[in-house]
Amino acid sequence: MIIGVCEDDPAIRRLLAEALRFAGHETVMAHDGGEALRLFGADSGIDVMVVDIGLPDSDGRDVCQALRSAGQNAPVLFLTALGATHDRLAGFGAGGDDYVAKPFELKELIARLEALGRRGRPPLSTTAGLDLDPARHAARTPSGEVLLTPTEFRMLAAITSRPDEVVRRRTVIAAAWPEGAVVAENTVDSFMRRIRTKLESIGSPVSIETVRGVGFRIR
Amino acid sequence: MIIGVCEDDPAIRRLLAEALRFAGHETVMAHDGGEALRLFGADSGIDVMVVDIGLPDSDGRDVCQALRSAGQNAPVLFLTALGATHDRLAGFGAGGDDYVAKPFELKELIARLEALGRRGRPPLSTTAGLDLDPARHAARTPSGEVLLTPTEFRMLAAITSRPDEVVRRRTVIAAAWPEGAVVAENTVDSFMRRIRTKLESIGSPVSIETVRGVGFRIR
DNA sequence: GCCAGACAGTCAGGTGGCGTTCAGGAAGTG
DNA sequence: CACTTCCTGAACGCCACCTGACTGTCTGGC
Repeated sequence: MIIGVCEDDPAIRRLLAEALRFAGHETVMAHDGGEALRLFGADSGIDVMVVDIGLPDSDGRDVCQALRSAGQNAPVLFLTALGATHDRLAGFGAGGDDYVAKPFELKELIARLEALGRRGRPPLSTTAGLDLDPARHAARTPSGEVLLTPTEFRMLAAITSRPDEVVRRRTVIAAAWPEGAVVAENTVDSFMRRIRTKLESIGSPVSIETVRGVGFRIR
Repeated sequence: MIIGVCEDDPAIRRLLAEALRFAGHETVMAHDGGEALRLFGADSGIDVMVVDIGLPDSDGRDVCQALRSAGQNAPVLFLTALGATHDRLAGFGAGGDDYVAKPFELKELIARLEALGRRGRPPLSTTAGLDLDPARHAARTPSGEVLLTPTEFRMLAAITSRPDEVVRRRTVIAAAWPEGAVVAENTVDSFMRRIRTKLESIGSPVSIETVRGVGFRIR
């Protein structure tokens, strides 16, 4: 299992790295929210994430939401020093799947992570008859399957994560490119065309609709 | 099941020998690290190993790593007088699979050993028409057989363990090199080429596909 | 001690895939 | 009709990867 850990405290980071490796898992480490967004993308292959709520550059719950809108929907376990109920609930509200307070029992944390991971890697979106398979970098429909390049995959993931909703160009760019990247407006169109072509090539029943002046929507 | 035991204390050695034989297993005994290296090699047929961390001539964790790099990848259970968490973790980091503190409950130890043995090492798959033979470090297909070096074998095993899935470069590195090893990015490519060449040389029907920017996939 | 062979790892050069851009046309909007 | 936005096809260039050869280390045999 590949586990993404976002935690600023070096001691805890190292502890988790060793313990998880020991338990037979691979880890990807991030020490702040920005790095997490870069490393934990939809095509990162990550099965479960551990995110500290109190990060130096942002709130872990915001990080989680940003990842969600980038199409990443692996389960998230929040780490926090706070034990109050409303904080716990806020964590769940932000798309979290579990919650552990610091200081935590290592064994318990790992057990919970494995439980979350065992639920299986959810196909990113079976919505609208379109499956995204991060393990294979592929998009699948009842009628066939195509392989996508990393960027294509991230873009498509960002759109399919919100079926029937209009996803703004800006959002697509934020999901598919690292923060601060400068891309010509047109680049999105080019990729969109390639994705559409690939989907057509397998006779996909779903298509990407463009909402002029706003963005795109899956249908 | 054949169980290798490396332990300097004669009393514990005798205790384990009797108990394991009683439980229906065969044992191979070593008094120190040097002997363990000679007796527990990759071709020793040993299924599981019990290694004391506090050996007269060396640290059990070093012994374990030495055995690993000699191609021995049977599961290891560490025995130690230390109970502190960081020692436990260090044992895991050295390639251990389980850990029992002395004095131990005989029943529990045997149960854990049997669990390790049963789990086996990743049942190196017959997937996709490609057989991996850990004992001989060989890859076999309907059309022939080639011998692989230890590193080649570990890499190929990492890829074949997930047929049709993209295995990331860093996953391959994690599988083929000890933790913290620094290898040039290029090294993976070199080995990959050697593996592909060997597979071709026997006219293998399966081949390793590369997914640019992500990793490799068996096909 | 010396040599031969096997294996791990590195380096430099070439290639192609993928990300990116551009220009021209089509479609939507006022 | 003027203007904007998006589609379409083609082309470019970088970088990840491939490829072949080389170096260094270790082991076993004479």
